Amino acid sequence: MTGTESWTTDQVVRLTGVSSRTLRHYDQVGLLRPAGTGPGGRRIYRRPELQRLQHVLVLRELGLGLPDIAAVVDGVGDPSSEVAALTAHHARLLAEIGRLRRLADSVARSIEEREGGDPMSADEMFAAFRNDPYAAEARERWGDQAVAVQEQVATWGRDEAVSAQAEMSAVHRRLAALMAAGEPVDAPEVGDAVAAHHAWVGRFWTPGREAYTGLGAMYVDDPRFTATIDGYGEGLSVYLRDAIAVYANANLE
Amino acid sequence: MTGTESWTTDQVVRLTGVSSRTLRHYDQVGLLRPAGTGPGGRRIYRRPELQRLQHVLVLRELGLGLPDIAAVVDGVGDPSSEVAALTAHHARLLAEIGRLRRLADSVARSIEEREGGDPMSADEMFAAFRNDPYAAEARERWGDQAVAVQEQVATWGRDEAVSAQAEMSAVHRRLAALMAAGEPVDAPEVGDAVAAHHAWVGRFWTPGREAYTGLGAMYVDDPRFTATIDGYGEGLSVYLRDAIAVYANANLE
DNA sequence: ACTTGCGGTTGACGTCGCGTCAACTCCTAC
DNA sequence: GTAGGAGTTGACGCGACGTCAACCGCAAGT
Repeated sequence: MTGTESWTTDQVVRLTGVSSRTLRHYDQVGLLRPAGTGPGGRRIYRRPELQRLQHVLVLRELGLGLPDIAAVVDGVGDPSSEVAALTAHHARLLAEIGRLRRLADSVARSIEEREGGDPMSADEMFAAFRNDPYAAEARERWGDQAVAVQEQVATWGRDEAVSAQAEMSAVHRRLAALMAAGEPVDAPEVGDAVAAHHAWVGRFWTPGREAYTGLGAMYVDDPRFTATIDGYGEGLSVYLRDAIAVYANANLE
Repeated sequence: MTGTESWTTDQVVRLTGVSSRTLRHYDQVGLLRPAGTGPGGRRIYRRPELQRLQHVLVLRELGLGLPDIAAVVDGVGDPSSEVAALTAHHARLLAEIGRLRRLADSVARSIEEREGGDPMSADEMFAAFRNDPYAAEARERWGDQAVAVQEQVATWGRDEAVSAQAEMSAVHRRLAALMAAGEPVDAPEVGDAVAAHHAWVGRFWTPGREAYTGLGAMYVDDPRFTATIDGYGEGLSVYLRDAIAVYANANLE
């Protein structure tokens, strides 16, 4: 054991993974001052600074802004203020999610308008979910979730159905374009598109790796899904299934 | 009719609602050049500029960035590029929504941890949804939606239940704090908190004005909900119901 | 004619969290 | 002695404007 433990910038960088620029920035804005400086003006950090940094990083991970983080970290000994800050932050996040959902909805409808015509009515679109000769099979193969999704979709009003349909249409068209362009299913752009698909599915439920892969399989195995999806491009259902498999393996747990 | 129609900056401001600063900014970045300038360097806009501005504003409404808008608006006569831009934008929105959802989830769990203890287990929390002696009544009063929600909740895995529970807990605690602080249900801060509640409910379904108001009523009428919600503060269910009513009237259709 | 006031004009800064040069210093290894 | 590697302090850039600041033109009131 050396008498006084201390770390220089590069050591902190290796320990924590933050960039040296970030450390300097935190010093500059007063969020994390080093314990002192060594030869050549090198920053020296000790235990309390590392602990403070750890706290900062946790809060940063949660998406708080630096001023908020500073307020929390400086108000040590007052755990209630931390909860209050996180709660307020959480509320902001939910509000932002709501805003983006409405925005995505508008954009999708807008795309539908510009595409003109009647690319597929809401009725057609969700026929695959509604009157379901496959309900029993679905329950067997994908569990109660699929059935619950069907039930939920069945209760939608016009507006929600149109909105969901418009969004799905946009996602499928994007995928169809990528397929037509010859992109392999493991191309990063395809990954992005599948991420959008996964987010869209999030309207119903949030599948994990296995469930999502299963959903992809269903697209190929259930002719109602196959028909709907291939309406956007011949073979899209198979392409999508494979892309989903790749995505799920890489990004879900 | 005057021979040449033209509008000055302040007239355009009144017509369109954009700020004069924004018009100058659009001029500066080349997104919307005025047709010419009058005495004192005043900007003069004519019909084509107003049409272009309208197009710009539509796209801005949809959340596109100015460079993207410029690309679309300049590529007149090529409607496919517009659809492509919107589709890409839509995908970005969905990705962002997914990111924020995961973030909100983390934040909520984090709050739960800090709150310590076991403020209410996931089991307790959703007991109100599961084994339901009230199912028949619910179906009668709030239609098939409530039942579909129950079915969906019943299928959740541990992770999703914990996540949803943590988020709900955060929302309720925020509301309880506002109630304890004596905020009236029509205070703007309470409106924000209810917006967060509405966004949270969006995990299950997106209620309109009537449905949301009905949900609020259920919080008071159904003792299982009342008990759960009042666990965060005596009388919170009534407070929340009233706050929801105010919010729904003001913000939903 | 002079003042007041409104509304336009052109800069220029601030926002948020750093990434990314640029120019320089310091220490170490060869 | 010199090259190399890593640190240091600026300073700019990002996105879409909001917000002064300083100045000018024009019309109405005194």
